[in-house]
Amino acid sequence: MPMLESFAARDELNEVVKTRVVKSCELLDAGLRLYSNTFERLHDAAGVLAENELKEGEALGGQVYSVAGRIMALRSFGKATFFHIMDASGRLQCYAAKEVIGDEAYSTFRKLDIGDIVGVVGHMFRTKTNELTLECHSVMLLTKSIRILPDKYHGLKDVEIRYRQRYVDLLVTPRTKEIFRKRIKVVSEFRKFMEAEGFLEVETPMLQPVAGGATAKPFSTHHNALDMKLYMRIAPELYLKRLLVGGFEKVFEINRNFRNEGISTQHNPEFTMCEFYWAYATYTDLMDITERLFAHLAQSVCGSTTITYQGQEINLAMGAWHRVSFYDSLEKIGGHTPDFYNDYTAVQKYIRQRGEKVIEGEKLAKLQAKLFDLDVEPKLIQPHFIYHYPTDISPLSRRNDDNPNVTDRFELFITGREIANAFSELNDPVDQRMRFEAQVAEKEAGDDEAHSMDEEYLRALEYGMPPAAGEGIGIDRLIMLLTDSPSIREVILFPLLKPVN
RNA sequence: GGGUCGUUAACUCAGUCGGUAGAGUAUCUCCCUUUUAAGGAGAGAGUCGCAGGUUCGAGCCCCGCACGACCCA
Repeated sequence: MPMLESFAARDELNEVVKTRVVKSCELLDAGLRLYSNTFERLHDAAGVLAENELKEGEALGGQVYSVAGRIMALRSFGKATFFHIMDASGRLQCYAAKEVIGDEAYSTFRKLDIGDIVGVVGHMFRTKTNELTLECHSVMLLTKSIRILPDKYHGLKDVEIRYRQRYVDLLVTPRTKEIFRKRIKVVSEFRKFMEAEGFLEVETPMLQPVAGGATAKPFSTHHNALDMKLYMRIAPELYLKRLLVGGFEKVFEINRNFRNEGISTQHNPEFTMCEFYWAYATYTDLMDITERLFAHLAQSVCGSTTITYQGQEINLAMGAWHRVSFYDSLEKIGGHTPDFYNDYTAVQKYIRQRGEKVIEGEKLAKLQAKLFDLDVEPKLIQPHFIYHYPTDISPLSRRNDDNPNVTDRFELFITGREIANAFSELNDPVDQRMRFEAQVAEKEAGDDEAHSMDEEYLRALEYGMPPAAGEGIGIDRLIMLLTDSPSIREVILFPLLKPVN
Protein backbone atom coordinates (compact mmCIF):
# COMPACT_ATOMS: atom_id res chain seq x y z
CA MET A 1 0.00 0.00 0.00
CA PRO A 2 2.79 2.49 0.68
CA MET A 3 3.87 1.72 -2.87
CA LEU A 4 0.46 2.63 -4.16
CA GLU A 5 0.49 5.85 -2.20
CA SER A 6 3.84 6.78 -3.63
CA PHE A 7 2.45 5.91 -7.03
CA ALA A 8 -0.44 8.27 -6.45
CA ALA A 9 2.01 10.99 -5.47
CA ARG A 10 3.87 10.86 -8.78
CA ASP A 11 3.60 14.35 -10.17
CA GLU A 12 3.41 13.47 -13.83
CA LEU A 13 0.31 11.38 -13.35
CA ASN A 14 -3.05 12.57 -14.40
CA GLU A 15 -5.64 13.27 -11.76
CA VAL A 16 -7.86 10.49 -13.07
CA VAL A 17 -5.04 7.97 -12.82
CA LYS A 18 -4.45 9.03 -9.23
CA THR A 19 -8.14 8.57 -8.53
CA ARG A 20 -7.91 5.04 -9.85
CA VAL A 21 -4.95 4.31 -7.60
CA VAL A 22 -6.90 5.59 -4.61
CA LYS A 23 -9.82 3.38 -5.60
CA SER A 24 -7.42 0.48 -5.91
CA CYS A 25 -6.36 1.08 -2.30
CA GLU A 26 -10.01 0.94 -1.26
CA LEU A 27 -10.46 -2.35 -3.09
CA LEU A 28 -7.39 -3.74 -1.30
CA ASP A 29 -8.84 -2.56 2.03
CA ALA A 30 -12.02 -4.44 1.18
CA GLY A 31 -9.91 -7.60 0.90
CA LEU A 32 -9.77 -7.90 -2.89
CA ARG A 33 -6.76 -8.76 -4.97
CA LEU A 34 -5.98 -6.32 -7.76
CA TYR A 35 -4.19 -8.94 -9.87
CA SER A 36 -5.86 -12.23 -9.16
CA ASN A 37 -5.22 -15.43 -11.06
CA THR A 38 -7.80 -17.72 -9.58
CA PHE A 39 -10.69 -17.34 -11.99
CA GLU A 40 -11.58 -20.38 -14.05
CA ARG A 41 -12.53 -19.14 -17.48
CA LEU A 42 -14.53 -21.82 -19.28
CA HIS A 43 -16.12 -19.95 -22.19
CA ASP A 44 -15.31 -17.15 -24.58
CA ALA A 45 -17.57 -14.35 -25.72
CA ALA A 46 -18.08 -15.54 -29.28
CA GLY A 47 -18.75 -19.10 -28.11
CA VAL A 48 -21.40 -18.04 -25.64
CA LEU A 49 -23.14 -15.90 -28.24
CA ALA A 50 -23.00 -18.63 -30.88
CA GLU A 51 -24.39 -21.22 -28.50
CA ASN A 52 -27.40 -19.08 -27.63
CA GLU A 53 -27.95 -17.43 -30.98
CA LEU A 54 -31.21 -19.23 -31.71
CA LYS A 55 -32.53 -19.49 -28.17
CA GLU A 56 -35.34 -17.43 -26.71
CA GLY A 57 -36.91 -16.93 -23.28
CA GLU A 58 -36.89 -19.96 -20.97
CA ALA A 59 -34.51 -21.94 -23.16
CA LEU A 60 -31.75 -19.44 -22.42
CA GLY A 61 -31.43 -19.66 -18.68
CA GLY A 62 -30.28 -23.24 -18.16
CA GLN A 63 -26.54 -22.97 -18.64
CA VAL A 64 -24.09 -21.11 -16.41
CA TYR A 65 -21.10 -19.56 -18.18
CA SER A 66 -17.84 -18.18 -16.92
CA VAL A 67 -16.28 -15.64 -19.23
CA ALA A 68 -13.35 -13.25 -18.75
CA GLY A 69 -12.46 -10.04 -20.52
CA ARG A 70 -11.71 -6.37 -20.38
CA ILE A 71 -14.49 -3.94 -19.51
CA MET A 72 -14.88 -1.72 -22.59
CA ALA A 73 -18.08 0.14 -21.70
CA LEU A 74 -20.06 0.74 -18.52
CA ARG A 75 -23.64 1.99 -18.36
CA SER A 76 -24.71 2.23 -14.80
CA PHE A 77 -28.15 2.84 -13.31
CA GLY A 78 -28.80 3.06 -9.65
CA LYS A 79 -29.21 -0.57 -8.80
CA ALA A 80 -28.12 -2.25 -12.01
CA THR A 81 -25.38 -1.87 -14.59
CA PHE A 82 -24.87 -2.93 -18.18
CA PHE A 83 -21.30 -3.38 -19.33
CA HIS A 84 -19.43 -4.90 -22.24
CA ILE A 85 -16.45 -7.14 -21.81
CA MET A 86 -14.06 -7.95 -24.64
CA ASP A 87 -11.92 -11.03 -25.03
CA ALA A 88 -9.93 -12.28 -28.02
CA SER A 89 -13.08 -13.69 -29.60
CA GLY A 90 -15.23 -10.57 -29.37
CA ARG A 91 -17.53 -8.59 -27.09
CA LEU A 92 -20.25 -9.73 -24.73
CA GLN A 93 -22.77 -7.54 -22.96
CA CYS A 94 -23.15 -8.31 -19.27
CA TYR A 95 -25.71 -7.18 -16.72
CA ALA A 96 -25.08 -6.85 -13.01
CA ALA A 97 -28.04 -6.21 -10.70
CA LYS A 98 -27.68 -5.33 -7.03
CA GLU A 99 -30.64 -7.57 -6.22
CA VAL A 100 -28.85 -10.58 -7.73
CA ILE A 101 -25.23 -10.21 -6.71
CA GLY A 102 -25.88 -8.64 -3.31
CA ASP A 103 -25.40 -5.19 -1.77
CA GLU A 104 -21.76 -5.61 -0.80
CA ALA A 105 -20.66 -7.20 -4.08
CA TYR A 106 -22.52 -4.54 -6.02
CA SER A 107 -20.87 -1.65 -4.22
CA THR A 108 -17.49 -3.27 -4.87
CA PHE A 109 -18.45 -3.77 -8.48
CA ARG A 110 -19.31 -0.08 -8.76
CA LYS A 111 -15.66 0.71 -7.97
CA LEU A 112 -14.49 -1.07 -11.12
CA ASP A 113 -13.49 0.97 -14.14
CA ILE A 114 -13.47 0.76 -17.90
CA GLY A 115 -10.26 -1.07 -18.77
CA ASP A 116 -10.34 -3.47 -15.82
CA ILE A 117 -10.22 -7.16 -16.64
CA VAL A 118 -12.93 -9.19 -14.92
CA GLY A 119 -14.26 -12.71 -14.74
CA VAL A 120 -18.04 -13.05 -14.82
CA VAL A 121 -20.23 -16.04 -13.99
CA GLY A 122 -23.89 -16.06 -14.95
CA HIS A 123 -26.64 -17.12 -17.30
CA MET A 124 -27.89 -15.68 -20.57
CA PHE A 125 -31.03 -13.67 -21.24
CA ARG A 126 -32.28 -11.27 -23.84
CA THR A 127 -32.80 -7.59 -23.19
CA LYS A 128 -35.77 -5.56 -24.40
CA THR A 129 -33.80 -4.82 -27.54
CA ASN A 130 -33.21 -8.57 -27.97
CA GLU A 131 -29.46 -8.44 -27.28
CA LEU A 132 -28.03 -11.63 -25.83
CA THR A 133 -26.68 -10.62 -22.44
CA LEU A 134 -25.05 -12.44 -19.56
CA GLU A 135 -26.71 -11.78 -16.22
CA CYS A 136 -23.96 -11.95 -13.64
CA HIS A 137 -24.25 -14.16 -10.58
CA SER A 138 -20.82 -12.86 -9.65
CA VAL A 139 -18.17 -10.49 -10.97
CA MET A 140 -14.52 -10.94 -10.01
CA LEU A 141 -11.75 -8.41 -10.56
CA LEU A 142 -8.81 -10.11 -12.29
CA THR A 143 -6.64 -7.17 -13.32
CA LYS A 144 -6.91 -3.54 -12.26
CA SER A 145 -6.28 -0.96 -14.97
CA ILE A 146 -5.02 2.37 -13.76
CA ARG A 147 -4.51 4.06 -17.10
CA ILE A 148 -7.44 5.41 -19.08
CA LEU A 149 -8.49 3.99 -22.42
CA PRO A 150 -9.09 6.43 -25.29
CA ASP A 151 -12.46 7.93 -26.14
CA LYS A 152 -14.92 5.07 -26.68
CA TYR A 153 -16.42 6.75 -29.73
CA HIS A 154 -13.53 8.44 -31.53
CA GLY A 155 -10.91 5.92 -30.50
CA LEU A 156 -7.22 6.56 -31.08
CA LYS A 157 -6.46 8.78 -34.08
CA ASP A 158 -2.93 10.04 -33.38
CA VAL A 159 -0.80 7.72 -35.53
CA GLU A 160 2.25 8.32 -33.40
CA ILE A 161 0.48 7.00 -30.30
CA ARG A 162 -1.07 4.21 -32.35
CA TYR A 163 2.41 2.98 -33.32
CA ARG A 164 4.21 3.66 -30.06
CA GLN A 165 1.45 2.15 -27.93
CA ARG A 166 0.23 -0.45 -30.37
CA TYR A 167 -1.33 -2.42 -27.49
CA VAL A 168 -3.81 0.42 -26.97
CA ASP A 169 -4.43 0.67 -30.70
CA LEU A 170 -5.18 -3.05 -30.83
CA LEU A 171 -7.66 -2.67 -27.97
CA VAL A 172 -9.64 0.22 -29.36
CA THR A 173 -9.19 0.23 -33.16
CA PRO A 174 -11.06 -2.66 -34.76
CA ARG A 175 -9.35 -2.11 -38.11
CA THR A 176 -5.91 -2.54 -36.54
CA LYS A 177 -6.87 -5.88 -35.08
CA GLU A 178 -8.35 -6.88 -38.43
CA ILE A 179 -5.16 -5.97 -40.32
CA PHE A 180 -2.99 -8.08 -38.07
CA ARG A 181 -5.40 -11.01 -38.09
CA LYS A 182 -5.22 -10.88 -41.88
CA ARG A 183 -1.46 -10.64 -41.75
CA ILE A 184 -1.28 -13.75 -39.59
CA LYS A 185 -3.61 -15.55 -41.99
CA VAL A 186 -1.60 -14.52 -45.07
CA VAL A 187 1.64 -15.79 -43.56
CA SER A 188 -0.03 -19.00 -42.46
CA GLU A 189 -1.62 -19.61 -45.89
CA PHE A 190 1.64 -18.71 -47.58
CA ARG A 191 3.44 -21.34 -45.53
CA LYS A 192 0.78 -23.97 -46.19
CA PHE A 193 0.92 -23.26 -49.92
CA MET A 194 4.69 -23.61 -50.05
CA GLU A 195 4.64 -26.81 -48.03
CA ALA A 196 1.90 -28.23 -50.23
CA GLU A 197 4.17 -27.48 -53.20
CA GLY A 198 6.91 -29.53 -51.58
CA PHE A 199 9.12 -26.70 -50.30
CA LEU A 200 10.93 -27.15 -46.98
CA GLU A 201 11.11 -24.24 -44.57
CA VAL A 202 14.63 -23.47 -43.35
CA GLU A 203 16.36 -20.82 -41.23
CA THR A 204 19.60 -19.21 -42.33
CA PRO A 205 21.87 -16.67 -40.62
CA MET A 206 20.70 -13.20 -39.69
CA LEU A 207 24.27 -12.30 -38.69
CA GLN A 208 26.56 -12.55 -41.68
CA PRO A 209 30.27 -11.77 -42.19
CA VAL A 210 29.43 -10.55 -45.72
CA ALA A 211 25.97 -9.05 -46.30
CA GLY A 212 25.02 -10.34 -49.71
CA GLY A 213 22.15 -11.43 -51.90
CA ALA A 214 20.86 -7.95 -52.67
CA THR A 215 22.03 -4.47 -53.52
CA ALA A 216 21.42 -2.54 -50.29
CA LYS A 217 23.23 -0.95 -47.37
CA PRO A 218 23.52 -3.26 -44.38
CA PHE A 219 23.47 -2.59 -40.64
CA SER A 220 26.77 -3.50 -39.08
CA THR A 221 27.37 -4.90 -35.63
CA HIS A 222 30.14 -6.53 -33.68
CA HIS A 223 30.65 -9.87 -31.98
CA ASN A 224 32.61 -9.26 -28.79
CA ALA A 225 34.01 -12.71 -28.02
CA LEU A 226 35.14 -13.26 -31.60
CA ASP A 227 36.11 -9.58 -31.98
CA MET A 228 34.53 -9.71 -35.38
CA LYS A 229 32.57 -7.36 -37.55
CA LEU A 230 29.19 -8.75 -38.57
CA TYR A 231 26.33 -7.49 -40.69
CA MET A 232 22.60 -7.94 -40.27
CA ARG A 233 21.47 -9.75 -43.35
CA ILE A 234 20.00 -7.85 -46.28
CA ALA A 235 18.80 -11.12 -47.85
CA PRO A 236 19.05 -14.87 -47.15
CA GLU A 237 19.73 -15.64 -50.81
CA LEU A 238 23.32 -16.81 -50.75
CA TYR A 239 22.72 -19.20 -47.85
CA LEU A 240 19.58 -20.65 -49.38
CA LYS A 241 21.51 -21.34 -52.58
CA ARG A 242 24.21 -23.09 -50.55
CA LEU A 243 21.42 -25.42 -49.45
CA LEU A 244 20.75 -26.25 -53.11
CA VAL A 245 24.42 -27.16 -53.40
CA GLY A 246 23.91 -29.30 -50.31
CA GLY A 247 21.18 -31.32 -51.96
CA PHE A 248 17.94 -29.67 -50.84
CA GLU A 249 15.90 -29.04 -53.97
CA LYS A 250 13.01 -26.87 -52.79
CA VAL A 251 13.57 -24.56 -49.82
CA PHE A 252 11.96 -21.42 -48.50
CA GLU A 253 12.41 -19.02 -45.62
CA ILE A 254 9.98 -16.44 -44.27
CA ASN A 255 11.90 -14.07 -42.06
CA ARG A 256 13.27 -10.60 -41.44
CA ASN A 257 15.78 -8.66 -43.50
CA PHE A 258 17.46 -5.43 -42.47
CA ARG A 259 18.40 -2.57 -44.74
CA ASN A 260 20.07 0.56 -43.50
CA GLU A 261 18.19 2.96 -45.72
CA GLY A 262 15.50 5.61 -45.60
CA ILE A 263 12.13 5.11 -43.99
CA SER A 264 8.98 5.76 -46.00
CA THR A 265 5.43 4.54 -46.44
CA GLN A 266 6.96 1.59 -48.27
CA HIS A 267 10.20 1.03 -46.37
CA ASN A 268 10.80 -0.08 -42.81
CA PRO A 269 14.43 -0.82 -41.81
CA GLU A 270 13.42 -4.34 -40.87
CA PHE A 271 10.93 -6.09 -43.07
CA THR A 272 9.74 -9.58 -43.78
CA MET A 273 10.48 -11.47 -46.98
CA CYS A 274 9.81 -14.91 -48.23
CA GLU A 275 12.58 -16.27 -50.41
CA PHE A 276 12.29 -19.63 -52.07
CA TYR A 277 14.60 -21.65 -54.33
CA TRP A 278 13.63 -24.43 -56.65
CA ALA A 279 16.13 -26.73 -58.35
CA TYR A 280 15.59 -27.67 -61.99
CA ALA A 281 13.05 -24.87 -62.44
CA THR A 282 13.31 -21.63 -64.41
CA TYR A 283 12.04 -18.11 -64.00
CA THR A 284 8.97 -18.90 -66.09
CA ASP A 285 8.03 -21.64 -63.62
CA LEU A 286 8.28 -18.96 -60.94
CA MET A 287 5.85 -16.69 -62.79
CA ASP A 288 3.35 -19.54 -62.88
CA ILE A 289 3.67 -20.43 -59.21
CA THR A 290 3.50 -16.76 -58.22
CA GLU A 291 0.19 -16.31 -60.01
CA ARG A 292 -1.21 -19.37 -58.29
CA LEU A 293 0.13 -18.28 -54.91
CA PHE A 294 -1.31 -14.75 -55.09
CA ALA A 295 -4.68 -15.93 -56.37
CA HIS A 296 -4.80 -18.44 -53.53
CA LEU A 297 -3.88 -15.87 -50.88
CA ALA A 298 -6.42 -13.33 -52.13
CA GLN A 299 -9.14 -15.95 -52.28
CA SER A 300 -8.45 -17.44 -48.85
CA VAL A 301 -7.80 -14.18 -47.01
CA CYS A 302 -10.03 -11.66 -48.83
CA GLY A 303 -12.59 -14.09 -50.22
CA SER A 304 -12.03 -13.00 -53.82
CA THR A 305 -9.27 -12.75 -56.41
CA THR A 306 -10.45 -9.21 -57.13
CA ILE A 307 -9.41 -6.78 -54.44
CA THR A 308 -9.55 -3.03 -53.95
CA TYR A 309 -6.41 -1.09 -53.14
CA GLN A 310 -6.83 2.61 -52.31
CA GLY A 311 -9.87 2.82 -54.55
CA GLN A 312 -8.33 0.88 -57.45
CA GLU A 313 -9.65 -2.52 -58.39
CA ILE A 314 -6.87 -5.09 -58.75
CA ASN A 315 -7.46 -8.38 -60.48
CA LEU A 316 -5.24 -11.13 -59.09
CA ALA A 317 -7.02 -13.99 -60.84
CA MET A 318 -4.77 -16.44 -62.65
CA GLY A 319 -4.46 -15.56 -66.31
CA ALA A 320 -5.09 -11.85 -65.75
CA TRP A 321 -1.39 -11.17 -65.18
CA HIS A 322 0.72 -9.34 -67.76
CA ARG A 323 4.18 -10.42 -68.86
CA VAL A 324 6.34 -7.75 -70.56
CA SER A 325 10.09 -7.68 -71.10
CA PHE A 326 12.11 -4.88 -69.50
CA TYR A 327 12.97 -3.20 -72.80
CA ASP A 328 9.47 -3.65 -74.22
CA SER A 329 8.12 -1.98 -71.09
CA LEU A 330 10.40 1.04 -71.62
CA GLU A 331 8.95 1.36 -75.10
CA LYS A 332 5.31 0.30 -74.76
CA ILE A 333 4.57 1.52 -71.25
CA GLY A 334 7.24 4.18 -70.75
CA GLY A 335 6.91 5.61 -74.27
CA HIS A 336 10.66 5.68 -75.02
CA THR A 337 12.16 4.45 -78.29
CA PRO A 338 15.23 2.18 -78.35
CA ASP A 339 17.09 5.03 -80.08
CA PHE A 340 16.51 7.11 -76.98
CA TYR A 341 16.96 4.61 -74.17
CA ASN A 342 20.21 3.32 -75.68
CA ASP A 343 21.63 6.86 -75.99
CA TYR A 344 23.70 7.25 -72.83
CA THR A 345 23.98 11.05 -72.77
CA ALA A 346 20.34 11.57 -73.77
CA VAL A 347 19.07 9.29 -70.99
CA GLN A 348 21.45 10.84 -68.49
CA LYS A 349 20.21 14.32 -69.39
CA TYR A 350 16.56 13.25 -69.22
CA ILE A 351 17.00 11.71 -65.80
CA ARG A 352 18.71 14.83 -64.49
CA GLN A 353 15.84 16.91 -65.83
CA ARG A 354 13.39 14.72 -63.98
CA GLY A 355 15.23 15.54 -60.77
CA GLU A 356 16.87 12.15 -60.22
CA LYS A 357 20.45 11.88 -59.07
CA VAL A 358 22.98 10.65 -61.61
CA ILE A 359 26.31 9.15 -60.60
CA GLU A 360 29.18 9.94 -62.99
CA GLY A 361 30.32 6.89 -64.87
CA GLU A 362 27.43 4.63 -63.93
CA LYS A 363 26.45 2.08 -66.49
CA LEU A 364 23.76 2.58 -69.12
CA ALA A 365 21.74 -0.25 -67.60
CA LYS A 366 21.63 1.60 -64.31
CA LEU A 367 20.31 4.71 -66.07
CA GLN A 368 17.75 2.61 -67.87
CA ALA A 369 16.63 1.23 -64.52
CA LYS A 370 16.10 4.80 -63.32
CA LEU A 371 14.16 5.51 -66.49
CA PHE A 372 12.02 2.48 -65.69
CA ASP A 373 11.44 3.69 -62.12
CA LEU A 374 10.32 7.08 -63.42
CA ASP A 375 8.13 6.23 -66.37
CA VAL A 376 7.12 2.59 -66.18
CA GLU A 377 6.83 1.43 -62.58
CA PRO A 378 4.11 3.90 -61.51
CA LYS A 379 1.92 2.71 -64.39
CA LEU A 380 2.03 -0.96 -63.42
CA ILE A 381 -1.19 -1.02 -61.43
CA GLN A 382 -2.49 -4.45 -62.42
CA PRO A 383 -0.07 -7.36 -61.84
CA HIS A 384 2.85 -7.21 -64.28
CA PHE A 385 5.86 -9.47 -64.55
CA ILE A 386 8.68 -7.42 -66.07
CA TYR A 387 11.34 -9.85 -67.31
CA HIS A 388 14.76 -9.90 -68.96
CA TYR A 389 16.47 -7.28 -66.83
CA PRO A 390 19.89 -6.07 -68.03
CA THR A 391 22.76 -8.23 -66.82
CA ASP A 392 24.64 -5.22 -65.47
CA ILE A 393 22.02 -4.61 -62.78
CA SER A 394 21.41 -8.29 -62.01
CA PRO A 395 24.61 -9.57 -60.44
CA LEU A 396 23.17 -12.89 -59.25
CA SER A 397 20.93 -13.81 -62.19
CA ARG A 398 21.59 -16.27 -64.98
CA ARG A 399 22.22 -14.78 -68.43
CA ASN A 400 19.63 -15.41 -71.07
CA ASP A 401 20.82 -18.14 -73.48
CA ASP A 402 19.96 -16.10 -76.59
CA ASN A 403 21.02 -12.64 -75.35
CA PRO A 404 23.77 -12.52 -72.72
CA ASN A 405 23.12 -8.81 -72.09
CA VAL A 406 19.90 -9.63 -70.30
CA THR A 407 19.08 -12.13 -67.59
CA ASP A 408 16.33 -14.66 -67.01
CA ARG A 409 14.95 -12.48 -64.28
CA PHE A 410 11.65 -10.78 -63.51
CA GLU A 411 10.21 -8.39 -61.01
CA LEU A 412 6.54 -8.37 -60.09
CA PHE A 413 4.74 -5.04 -59.88
CA ILE A 414 1.26 -4.39 -58.51
CA THR A 415 -0.21 -0.95 -57.69
CA GLY A 416 2.91 0.65 -59.12
CA ARG A 417 5.15 -1.06 -56.59
CA GLU A 418 7.67 -3.84 -56.64
CA ILE A 419 6.32 -6.85 -54.79
CA ALA A 420 8.68 -9.62 -55.88
CA ASN A 421 12.03 -10.22 -57.55
CA ALA A 422 12.95 -13.54 -59.12
CA PHE A 423 15.36 -15.17 -61.52
CA SER A 424 16.93 -18.26 -62.85
CA GLU A 425 20.01 -18.55 -60.71
CA LEU A 426 23.53 -17.99 -61.91
CA ASN A 427 25.36 -21.22 -61.10
CA ASP A 428 28.50 -20.74 -63.22
CA PRO A 429 31.22 -19.94 -60.64
CA VAL A 430 33.45 -18.24 -63.19
CA ASP A 431 30.70 -15.92 -64.43
CA GLN A 432 29.67 -15.26 -60.82
CA ARG A 433 33.21 -14.28 -59.89
CA MET A 434 33.35 -11.82 -62.77
CA ARG A 435 30.01 -10.30 -61.72
CA PHE A 436 31.23 -9.90 -58.17
CA GLU A 437 34.41 -8.26 -59.42
CA ALA A 438 32.35 -5.81 -61.47
CA GLN A 439 30.27 -5.04 -58.36
CA VAL A 440 33.39 -4.53 -56.25
CA ALA A 441 34.63 -2.05 -58.87
CA GLU A 442 31.34 -0.15 -58.58
CA LYS A 443 31.60 -0.21 -54.82
CA GLU A 444 35.10 1.27 -55.03
CA ALA A 445 33.74 3.88 -57.43
CA GLY A 446 31.35 5.06 -54.74
CA ASP A 447 28.21 2.91 -54.98
CA ASP A 448 27.81 1.74 -51.39
CA GLU A 449 24.88 -0.48 -52.32
CA ALA A 450 26.98 -2.59 -54.68
CA HIS A 451 27.59 -6.22 -53.84
CA SER A 452 30.75 -7.37 -52.04
CA MET A 453 32.98 -10.26 -53.02
CA ASP A 454 31.89 -13.49 -51.32
CA GLU A 455 34.60 -16.15 -51.67
CA GLU A 456 32.76 -18.64 -49.48
CA TYR A 457 29.75 -18.50 -51.76
CA LEU A 458 31.93 -18.91 -54.86
CA ARG A 459 33.53 -21.94 -53.28
CA ALA A 460 30.07 -23.48 -52.81
CA LEU A 461 29.22 -22.83 -56.48
CA GLU A 462 32.47 -24.52 -57.48
CA TYR A 463 31.10 -27.76 -56.03
CA GLY A 464 28.17 -27.37 -58.43
CA MET A 465 24.72 -25.93 -57.79
CA PRO A 466 21.94 -27.53 -59.81
CA PRO A 467 20.17 -25.26 -62.29
CA ALA A 468 17.55 -23.49 -60.25
CA ALA A 469 15.24 -20.53 -59.96
CA GLY A 470 14.61 -18.39 -56.90
CA GLU A 471 12.25 -15.64 -55.83
CA GLY A 472 11.84 -13.12 -53.03
CA ILE A 473 8.43 -11.76 -52.10
CA GLY A 474 8.05 -8.75 -49.83
CA ILE A 475 5.55 -9.93 -47.25
CA ASP A 476 4.84 -6.49 -45.78
CA ARG A 477 3.97 -5.03 -49.18
CA LEU A 478 1.85 -8.08 -49.93
CA ILE A 479 -0.02 -7.51 -46.66
CA MET A 480 -0.45 -3.82 -47.54
CA LEU A 481 -2.02 -4.88 -50.82
CA LEU A 482 -4.37 -7.43 -49.25
CA THR A 483 -5.41 -5.16 -46.35
CA ASP A 484 -5.76 -1.98 -48.43
CA SER A 485 -3.16 -0.25 -46.22
CA PRO A 486 -1.46 2.90 -47.57
CA SER A 487 1.59 2.67 -45.29
CA ILE A 488 3.93 -0.19 -44.39
CA ARG A 489 3.74 0.96 -40.77
CA GLU A 490 0.08 -0.01 -40.70
CA VAL A 491 0.99 -3.64 -41.27
CA ILE A 492 4.01 -3.88 -38.93
CA LEU A 493 3.07 -4.33 -35.27
CA PHE A 494 5.91 -2.21 -33.94
CA PRO A 495 7.37 -0.05 -36.72
CA LEU A 496 10.66 1.66 -36.00
CA LEU A 497 10.20 5.14 -34.50
CA LYS A 498 12.70 7.50 -32.96
CA PRO A 499 12.56 7.55 -29.17
CA VAL A 500 10.95 10.59 -27.56
CA ASN A 501 12.90 12.23 -24.78
C1' G B 1 18.70 15.42 -47.00
C1' G B 2 14.62 19.26 -48.81
C1' G B 3 9.44 21.11 -48.64
C1' U B 4 4.45 21.34 -46.50
C1' C B 5 1.45 20.37 -42.38
C1' G B 6 0.72 18.89 -37.29
C1' U B 7 1.85 18.75 -31.68
C1' U B 8 -3.71 22.48 -26.56
C1' A B 9 -6.77 17.92 -20.37
C1' A B 10 -5.97 10.60 -20.43
C1' C B 11 -8.67 10.44 -25.70
C1' U B 12 -11.18 13.35 -29.90
C1' C B 13 -11.00 18.35 -31.03
C1' A B 14 -12.28 24.09 -30.77
C1' G B 15 -9.52 28.46 -29.51
C1' U B 16 -11.70 35.02 -33.37
C1' C B 17 -7.63 40.81 -34.09
C1' G B 18 -2.04 39.21 -29.36
C1' G B 19 -5.83 40.61 -23.78
C1' U B 20 -8.04 35.59 -17.47
C1' A B 21 -7.65 28.15 -21.35
C1' G B 22 -12.84 25.77 -23.95
C1' A B 23 -16.24 21.48 -25.44
C1' G B 24 -17.48 16.20 -25.83
C1' U B 25 -15.75 11.50 -23.99
C1' A B 26 -13.37 9.67 -19.60
C1' U B 27 -13.09 10.78 -14.03
C1' C B 28 -15.56 12.33 -9.17
C1' U B 29 -20.49 13.49 -6.29
C1' C B 30 -25.89 13.01 -6.50
C1' C B 31 -30.59 10.77 -9.02
C1' C B 32 -31.84 6.46 -11.85
C1' U B 33 -33.33 -1.78 -12.46
C1' U B 34 -33.49 -3.12 -19.88
C1' U B 35 -29.05 0.42 -21.39
C1' U B 36 -25.88 0.21 -25.69
C1' A B 37 -22.00 7.13 -28.03
C1' A B 38 -27.76 5.46 -21.89
C1' G B 39 -30.00 9.95 -19.55
C1' G B 40 -30.41 14.24 -15.84
C1' A B 41 -27.89 17.81 -12.16
C1' G B 42 -23.23 19.48 -10.39
C1' A B 43 -17.68 19.35 -9.82
C1' G B 44 -12.54 18.66 -10.60
C1' A B 45 -8.82 18.08 -14.29
C1' G B 46 -3.69 21.97 -18.53
C1' U B 47 4.56 22.31 -18.50
C1' C B 48 -0.86 24.98 -24.83
C1' G B 49 5.74 19.58 -27.69
C1' C B 50 10.75 21.96 -25.77
C1' A B 51 13.78 26.36 -25.55
C1' G B 52 14.65 31.43 -26.74
C1' G B 53 12.94 36.27 -28.76
C1' U B 54 9.40 40.49 -29.80
C1' U B 55 5.62 42.80 -26.65
C1' C B 56 2.81 46.17 -21.07
C1' G B 57 0.87 41.25 -22.30
C1' A B 58 2.08 35.17 -26.49
C1' G B 59 -1.70 28.92 -27.17
C1' C B 60 -1.67 32.78 -31.23
C1' C B 61 3.81 36.66 -34.03
C1' C B 62 9.46 35.57 -34.96
C1' C B 63 14.04 32.17 -34.46
C1' G B 64 15.88 27.39 -33.15
C1' C B 65 15.15 22.31 -31.65
C1' A B 66 12.39 17.49 -30.88
C1' C B 67 8.82 14.00 -32.51
C1' G B 68 5.23 12.64 -36.17
C1' A B 69 2.37 12.69 -40.97
C1' C B 70 2.44 13.54 -46.19
C1' C B 71 5.19 14.82 -50.61
C1' C B 72 9.97 15.13 -53.02
C1' A B 73 15.21 13.44 -53.35
